[in-house]
Amino acid sequence: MRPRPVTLGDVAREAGVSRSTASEALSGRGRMTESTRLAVRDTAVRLGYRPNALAQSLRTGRTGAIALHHQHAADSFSSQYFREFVAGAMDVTSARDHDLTLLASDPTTPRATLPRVDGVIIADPIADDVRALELLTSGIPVVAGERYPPGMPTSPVVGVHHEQALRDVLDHVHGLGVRRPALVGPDAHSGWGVVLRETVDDWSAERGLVTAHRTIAFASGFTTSHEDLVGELLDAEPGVDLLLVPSEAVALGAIAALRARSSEPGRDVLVVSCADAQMLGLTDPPVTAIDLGPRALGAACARALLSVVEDDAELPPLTLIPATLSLRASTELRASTAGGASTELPGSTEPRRSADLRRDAVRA
Amino acid sequence: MRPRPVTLGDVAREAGVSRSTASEALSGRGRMTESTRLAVRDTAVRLGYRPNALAQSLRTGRTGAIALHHQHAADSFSSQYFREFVAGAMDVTSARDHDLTLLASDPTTPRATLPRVDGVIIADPIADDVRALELLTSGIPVVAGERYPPGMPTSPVVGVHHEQALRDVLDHVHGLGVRRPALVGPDAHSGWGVVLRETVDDWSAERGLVTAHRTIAFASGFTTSHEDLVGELLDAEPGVDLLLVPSEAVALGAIAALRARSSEPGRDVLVVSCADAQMLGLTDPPVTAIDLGPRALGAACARALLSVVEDDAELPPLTLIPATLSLRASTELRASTAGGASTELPGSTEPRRSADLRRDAVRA
DNA sequence: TTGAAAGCGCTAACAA
DNA sequence: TTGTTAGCGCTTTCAA
Repeated sequence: MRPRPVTLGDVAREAGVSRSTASEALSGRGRMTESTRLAVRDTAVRLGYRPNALAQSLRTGRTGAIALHHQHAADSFSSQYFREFVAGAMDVTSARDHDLTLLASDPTTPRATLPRVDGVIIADPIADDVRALELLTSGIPVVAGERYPPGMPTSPVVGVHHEQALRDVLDHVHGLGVRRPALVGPDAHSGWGVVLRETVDDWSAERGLVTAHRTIAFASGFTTSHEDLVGELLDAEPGVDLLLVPSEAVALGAIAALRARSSEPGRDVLVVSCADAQMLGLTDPPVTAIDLGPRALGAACARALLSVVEDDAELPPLTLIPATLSLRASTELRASTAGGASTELPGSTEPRRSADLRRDAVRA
Repeated sequence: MRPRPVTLGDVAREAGVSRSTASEALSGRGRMTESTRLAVRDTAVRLGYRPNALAQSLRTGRTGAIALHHQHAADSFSSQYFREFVAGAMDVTSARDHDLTLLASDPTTPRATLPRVDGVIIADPIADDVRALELLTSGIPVVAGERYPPGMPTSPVVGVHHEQALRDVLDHVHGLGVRRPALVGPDAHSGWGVVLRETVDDWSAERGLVTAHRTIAFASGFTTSHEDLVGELLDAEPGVDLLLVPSEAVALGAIAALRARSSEPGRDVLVVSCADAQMLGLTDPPVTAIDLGPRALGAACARALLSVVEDDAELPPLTLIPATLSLRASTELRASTAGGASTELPGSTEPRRSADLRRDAVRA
């Protein structure tokens, strides 16, 4: 049995004023004699009055909180990516004294009620996510972290410039002699998968090359099927000399599949992960990867959303933030054998070399 | 300009019933003809009606959300520990379809208003944290993740069994010949610091040993002052053969300080960190540490809190969950030279050996 | 079976 | 300068 909380009415009665006067006295609005204001403040403190944020929000229409929705939040909060994203969002909400609500996200059950927040970030919108759909049609401001997959209602997007990062790394390995890239990509349920595929195809077409493709369900765990999938690809397309993979799990599968075919990853066939992860610096060989910068992305999303809920800003449909390349041995071993290849990087992303690895680990 | 959201009144009017009937029709309560119920539901869908969770909560007193407060959330969300804690809490809130609100936590500015949630977890309560104090006196249910420092109002606590883990590791290194332990501990602003100190002192007293002490501000970054602090300790207490440190940062300082004195960490002086971190497996030498299991702790806190807000459970003042030991070279190098020492661990914690390191990295 | 009325705690017009 | 009134959107008695 908890005691009934002290309300504004209690304070007003005790101080002998009306509720509106009490409200204004406490909020500092309205002009009134200093004496009444002090008297009200005093009794408020004495009674231990705490404004009910719920009632306040209901009345004012502002909550001082934004929410974060992520389809797989439950299981994939484990993912380094999402945690970093949350950290970035928290960096900016906290600095602007807002709460950040992590929405429960059962992707199958609808939730119907609209959340008690001023706006929502949808991290990594996935097609068929019932709750994301609800949010998008709720009328509250939405910013997406990463682009929408086809066939979904949309909102302003803050995303990573995958095109540029991918082209940078492709140009780099092209210089090392790569002529037959293969993309093991996430499927079209994520906007990321779509961008990856388009970019590789465009890049190949521009050079008269042909890309081999395989699709893999987004966010599967460590299974041998990754090795099998890559293996099947290698057997079907013997000329492949670059494997673009979507995650560390698939990178591991790729390395295993290559070795099983007496092909040395990083020399005979290069391996690049389209998303960096700490462990990619610890594999044998370490795997070159695109660092998506999830923390910066989370921060950018929160900043964008706050600018619309607080300052009524108008957001462009798509804002891109740069990714960075982490060059590692899975593309560098070849540099010595291929001969004549430049290891200078074109483009505007900042490359980081294996020497930075140690620092990576320490920053973790 | 966003369109005015559809309210229950709109639905009622459109369906030609009163608001109360509409409410009951939608919530499934109240007995009424199937036809009116269906009619109301139908118009609700047609108008795109979404219940306002704020109003609902104001009326019912239940929000379906719990909050998480952490003093350093802004900057130290970076800390692996806190992220894991959040992940654990999210695991259980999400499974029980609750939202998890990460509270903005400026430790100096009061916030006054009580948060829009059914209960709050205070992760790692720190003395003098204004907002934590506000929460503790607000009347809403609070569960603390880790014990309170002295002089703070309290609530039920879910914490880690530091005593047991620390005694296990102390017994272990005692078997390796340690006779003069030193604790570089967090100060008494955290309950953790207090427990650590008491446990080491008790353990030493029981064996007629004496512990050297130094205190360090909680959660400082990588600074050379750590090395200086440990160095000063080593110079002042030349017999020390075990350094207990609170974090990876101080562990690094300890290693540097020892080497600067031509003392080999792990052989001449053992090093143990009271909190594990991924990088402790990558240092030279890798450092034995107590894995606090922050994810499990976060989950346990959320479970406890939900049991009180949902089932009105009565919580014991202190619930302890076990920690695990990660034995690494910083205590093992000595095993070969000390002779006769057992590496079997007494006690109930589960030791993990360096062989597990690789897996550690992969799981990250 | 349904409707009318009250009220959760607060803020903001408008009067006095 | 202060009080009265209305109402944010919803749920829940209590009558009809």
